[in-house]
Amino acid sequence: MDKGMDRTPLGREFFDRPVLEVAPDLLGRVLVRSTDEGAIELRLTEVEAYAGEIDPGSHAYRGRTARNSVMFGPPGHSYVYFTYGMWHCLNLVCGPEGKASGVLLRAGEIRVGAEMARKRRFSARHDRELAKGPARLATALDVDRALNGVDVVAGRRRPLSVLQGSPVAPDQVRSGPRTGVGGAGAHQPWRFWIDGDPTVSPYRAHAPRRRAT
DNA sequence: TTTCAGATGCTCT
DNA sequence: GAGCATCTGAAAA
Repeated sequence: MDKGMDRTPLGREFFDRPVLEVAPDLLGRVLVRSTDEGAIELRLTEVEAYAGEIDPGSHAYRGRTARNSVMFGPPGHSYVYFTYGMWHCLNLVCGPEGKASGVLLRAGEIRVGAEMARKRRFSARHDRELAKGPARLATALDVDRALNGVDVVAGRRRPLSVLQGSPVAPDQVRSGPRTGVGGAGAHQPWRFWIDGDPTVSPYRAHAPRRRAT
């Protein structure tokens, strides 16, 4: 355990800021997932910002739908969606209400509850692979759409919350653009990660997939 | 070690 | 009906 770790939960005001301020600030914070079996704590090492209005890669870019309606709501809530027919991804809604922006939690380091995470991620060979990638992170933390729209900053016994954690020095934070995004904001660095951290998911250039014959 | 293609079903056009 | 904010296991080098 980290002796210098601050266990104060983050408040609503933390999330009620522009997404590009919140995203890098989430690095080094500790996400707590509480279940009946116990708690899993995860130090965030990689995140990605999604700004609904100007980001062509965002689910909310084309307006409100049944799926993304949580992103249009107040900050400090979780947004969970199902993708590729198999996986869930966990986001935290931020920015002023109505802005439809959020931060995708891409990777992290399990600090507490690794045994529970290993049960769900039995194929992981090393602990650093337990939450290396957004779908793996959601799997390790037992996150599914039942957690969509959960308030992470208020209420007793909430299943998800975020602690202050241990801050990351600014020179440790790296950022870069997403691939395959054009239009407004194409040069905006949407991804943020902790430099050299072994739990950061590997960069993969976007490659067109060949059709099956 | 890196690269590749298949799996899978929800969501929007 | 096409595309998707991905992962995994197998195979090559």
